[in-house]
Amino acid sequence: MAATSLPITLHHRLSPPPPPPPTTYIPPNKDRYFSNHPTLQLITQSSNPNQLKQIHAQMLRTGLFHDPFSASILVSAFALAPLQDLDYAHQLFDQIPQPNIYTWNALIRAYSSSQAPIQSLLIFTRMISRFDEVLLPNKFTFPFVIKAAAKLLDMKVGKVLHGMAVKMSFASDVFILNSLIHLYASCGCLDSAYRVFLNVPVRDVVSWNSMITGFAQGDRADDALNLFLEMQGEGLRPDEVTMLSVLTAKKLDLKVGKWVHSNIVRNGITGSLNLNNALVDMYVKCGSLKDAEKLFDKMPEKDIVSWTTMLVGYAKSGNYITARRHFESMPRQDIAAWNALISAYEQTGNPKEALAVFNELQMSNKAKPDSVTLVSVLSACAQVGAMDMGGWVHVYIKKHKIKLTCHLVTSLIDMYSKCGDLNKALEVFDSSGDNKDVFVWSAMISGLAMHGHGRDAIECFTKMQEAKIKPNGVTFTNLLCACSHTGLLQEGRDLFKKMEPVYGITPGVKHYACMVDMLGRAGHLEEAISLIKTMPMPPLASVYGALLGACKLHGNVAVAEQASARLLELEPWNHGAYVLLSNVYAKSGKWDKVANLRKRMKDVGLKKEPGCSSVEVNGIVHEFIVGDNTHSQSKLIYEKLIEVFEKLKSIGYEPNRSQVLQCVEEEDVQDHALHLHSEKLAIAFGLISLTKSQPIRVMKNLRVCGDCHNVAKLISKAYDREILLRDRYRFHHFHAGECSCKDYW
DNA sequence: ATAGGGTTAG
Repeated sequence: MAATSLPITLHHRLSPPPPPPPTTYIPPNKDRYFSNHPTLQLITQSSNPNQLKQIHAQMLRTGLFHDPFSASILVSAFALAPLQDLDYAHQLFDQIPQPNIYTWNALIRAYSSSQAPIQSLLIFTRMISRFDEVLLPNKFTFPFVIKAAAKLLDMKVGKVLHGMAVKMSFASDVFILNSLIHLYASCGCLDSAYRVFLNVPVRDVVSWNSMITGFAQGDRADDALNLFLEMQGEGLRPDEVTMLSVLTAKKLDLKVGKWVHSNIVRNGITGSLNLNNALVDMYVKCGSLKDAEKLFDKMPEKDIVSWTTMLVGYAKSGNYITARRHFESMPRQDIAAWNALISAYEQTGNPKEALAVFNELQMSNKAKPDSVTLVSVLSACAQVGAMDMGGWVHVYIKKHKIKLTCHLVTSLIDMYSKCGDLNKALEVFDSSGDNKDVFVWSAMISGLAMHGHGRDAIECFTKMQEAKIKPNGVTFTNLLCACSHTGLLQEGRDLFKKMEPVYGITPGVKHYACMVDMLGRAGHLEEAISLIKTMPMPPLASVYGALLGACKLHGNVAVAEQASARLLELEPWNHGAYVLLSNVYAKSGKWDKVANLRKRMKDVGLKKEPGCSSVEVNGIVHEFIVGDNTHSQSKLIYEKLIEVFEKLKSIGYEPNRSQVLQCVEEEDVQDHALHLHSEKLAIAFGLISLTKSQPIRVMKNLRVCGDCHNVAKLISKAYDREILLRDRYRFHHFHAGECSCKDYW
């Protein structure tokens, strides 16, 4: 025994002599007899596994361990102490010849709240299926095993346990019933949970809380609130857990949130750190920074969560300066704080800032990136098209052995797809094992779709079903998108028809927009229009945008005028509508209408979103806007462009005039406008700074114009280059004078 | 001698 340990020997010397082993002497009331034993008291005071192990040794020496009661105390100490050692507890348990129900319960309980709740059920099964001695579970056993089933989301086991409990006439035990409410609610069976709830003879506050939590987290915020009111109507006082449950309900608007807050004050449950944090979070999510700040400022106690919640509030609402100041004044900046900044930038369309903060984190070395950080960074890379950086993150994940969660796999697939390397995306997908969730599959389908591999996308969907993964609404958006890009009209129609009856997914506006796009693109404008008429919900701008895009493709002026009118009713600021309509006019030679439209745009003070293209060279993303001359190699770029056009003209290139107005930002330089489109600048820069073996990967924020599309095709042939161009809509892969979209875009 | 509900940030 180590000298530094607790003076157990000393303590023991002061205690009465050990009782004889129970084999020779069994006291009439053994539990009472041993319960005051000093060694047992020492167990309850001990919080250190090493101390407990010494006590174990001691008990073996003195024979105390042979007493079932004493052994049980020791097992539960190992099983339940804050510094628990479940393996040790289990081993101890196996050495007890006749464990009693208390001992069984202790182990079952410990495992039910552990990382391996399945053990809890296994031990339970062992207990009830022994041949030598029948030991029945008691009313304490059930809450433990039901909790284990709830953690495992195992309804089947849960139902069996429910049946057993009823058979053993525990059907009115409020503890067991409350556990069952929790079980059914966590398995998503809110109706079953509610049925149990209604059958509780005397509901206590935990019954109400369990049911309210079930509704709140099961997307039934209204039911949760109603139950909360009903509870108070029945004279039960809500406690802190009640309020936390109510606050976790999604879709709380500010009015209801404030009402909940006032309720907390009225019931005198204020002041707890947890509750205050939840309230700050609620105010942030409801978009009321003012209320969040007010509460944050007067909170008597704040922890890192309070600070981070507030930081998220500032960052997500675009108050970057305040966010930064708040960040600097935080007591410590852990990785969650960095994540709050990075993800806020990434999610509000500022991917470059997100990457800058990530770089700062790397340089400062103040916190270690975790999977949340990397997911945000990968998403920022995807937005910018920064594949070198994205690949670096991929290597980082491998090098630091960061667990490849489905979330990370999804982000990697998305990043490689959006940066133009579909093969890498497929590689990640194929090597990601059998635990692909619906997001991983959907990301892969989306990647195949944006690169124009419609058939492969549908095949991927077939495999997804073979893998028994249930598709969601996003899966179908991606699938329909794939059909649309590839012109798989019949396949798209079939999928759309099957959504509701076969897959139980109600088509949303996005799905209708995809269908309108698909039909319109294929020239079925009438069918697209009648589909819009049958939509059960009001069409959003995207639907008319799709129709307008189809009109541009097929030069239908009449429908285009209607579609753009409707589109501008919904979004008067939508410059895309003006651009597309002017393209339609230009295509049919109505130049007066084009001029008119331009004047109208000027009158409403609408400035077109500037076209912007970027190209990555050796890990640095170079951005170009139309007519850009700010680049350090601007002179070389323009010289290259002149050379390119000479060469292309010699092989028969003629500028496509109808595209002049695709980008209205070149108003002042109309004549040269086509030559100065940002994607052409980016391609020219790629030509002079990348080797022939490197594909030129250009990312554009808007749709590519017809002339640039044509030019890219010609360059790919004349210069024997691979050019990848991502526009707002899809990828174009230019090679040997052809484009992967087969001019269907 | 043992039980049930909430852990809020990314």
